[in-house]
Order: sequence, then C-alpha cells, then structure tokens
Amino acid sequence: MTPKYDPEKCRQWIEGNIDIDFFRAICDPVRSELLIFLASSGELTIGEIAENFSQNRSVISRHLDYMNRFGAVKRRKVGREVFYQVDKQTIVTKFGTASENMKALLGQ
Amino acid sequence: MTPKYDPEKCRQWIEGNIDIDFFRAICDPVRSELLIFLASSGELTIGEIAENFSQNRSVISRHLDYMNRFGAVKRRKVGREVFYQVDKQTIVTKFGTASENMKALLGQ
DNA sequence: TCAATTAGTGCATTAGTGTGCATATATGCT
DNA sequence: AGCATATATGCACACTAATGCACTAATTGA
Repeated sequence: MTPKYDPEKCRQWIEGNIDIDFFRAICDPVRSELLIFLASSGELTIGEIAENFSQNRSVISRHLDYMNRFGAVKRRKVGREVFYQVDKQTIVTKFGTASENMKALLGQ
Repeated sequence: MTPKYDPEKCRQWIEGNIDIDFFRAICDPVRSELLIFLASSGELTIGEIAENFSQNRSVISRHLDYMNRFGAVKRRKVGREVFYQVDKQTIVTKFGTASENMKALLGQ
C-alpha cells in the first residue's frame, strides 16, 4: 500500500524550506575551499585569491561568480579590480533556517 | 599583499566541521525529493518508492544506496525486500552541527 | 526444483560540470 | 591615443554523474 504522495509537493517543500541552490554552490570541493579561504582572509581581489589556488584564474573567477549569484559571497568592483568576501549574514541565515526547517519537518 | 593562507588548511577545516559528502548527497534534485518523500511517507520498499518517481527503479535504488552511505537514510532488508526510511537523528545532527560551526567560524 | 518477485550490477549513452587557453572587455596610466 | 593590467567570456576538451536497459543474485512460494 503506497501512500500516494506527490513528488511535486516534495519539490515545493524543498523550494520553500531549503535553498538547495545555495548549498549546491557551497558543497563543491573547490568552492567550499574558496569560501573557507575567504572566511579566514577577509576581502581580496580575484587575482590575490587565485594565487592561492592551483586552478586557472578564470576558473576561480567563475566559481566566485557562481557563489555570488547564490549569496555565499559578496562582490565589490573597484576600478578594474573585483573584490570578494564571504557574505556572513546570508551564510549563517541559510544554514540556520535549513537546520530549523529540517528539525521541524522531522520532528526531533 | 596576500595573506599566505594554505588551502590545505581550508580542506582540513571543512573536513572537520562540515560533512560535505552528506550535503552533496542531499543537495541533488532527485535525492532531495526522495528524502522529503520518505520523510512524509515513513518506511517503504524500493519498489513502492520508485512507483512515485519517473526514474527507473534501478536509478532510485542507486540514489537510496548513495544516501544510505552518507547517513541520510536507513536501510533495512526483510526477505527479498529492502526498506528505506529517513535517518532523522543523523539529518538533524548534521544540519545542526554544520550550522553551529559555520556560525562559530563567521562569528555572527 | 522451478517459476515469480524484488533488488543489485554491468554497461553504454547522455547530460552536466569543471577546466584551461585564447580572446574580449573594462579600466587605469602615461 | 596607446599600452598595461584585471577580469570576463567563448570555446573545446576532459571528467564526473545520472539514466535506462538488460542481466544477475537473492528470496519466496507452489
């Protein structure tokens, strides 16, 4: 006896309770390293960041842009340089609400 | 002036503070749906679960096995059937500690 | 033992993502 | 304007992951 439950409703629940895109942006080997690196380094330009990673600068640029789109980092352009820093507020909030919602859903 | 910070240390921090593999297992479109589906349906066999998804049963089987390896669901074999249910404890704990550690790291 | 049922596995195909190079764009400086 | 510097983008390639099909393994029941 299968409890007829709609996967569509699951998608909706997820959409409303966990920012999957944000977590996907975080849970990548390179991007998570970038995030922790920025968390401990403060605000840096793409060039400075890329110096500390093995990947090509263009690759780092793309990863940072990706994380910026989902709120994990903040971007600031000054002249021809682009600075990045972690978006503390957003990160803490996203983790916090996801955690709370999961707890509420699972009732523990 | 680049603050000489070692990406290796970042990897270590992540490894010790966030279970990236667990989150990667969760943050997949199909697997997150499976998880929420199970959360609201209780314990079901692979066949019953697969009936509610468009993917082939073998695909569902593999996704469940994947999540089981990282603690998101619990597996129980009875005869020729295999039952799955969410691992509430692990999920709540993983989200909770990740959230706490992030907050501690970012100091907010 | 044999057929039926349930789940797991091997394999080929497809889709998605990461990567680096070359080039384009934007900005600053002389 | 002309050149140097910093970043972004187009493109091709490599690698990983998801998927479905066919087949195998395990278990049940007649």
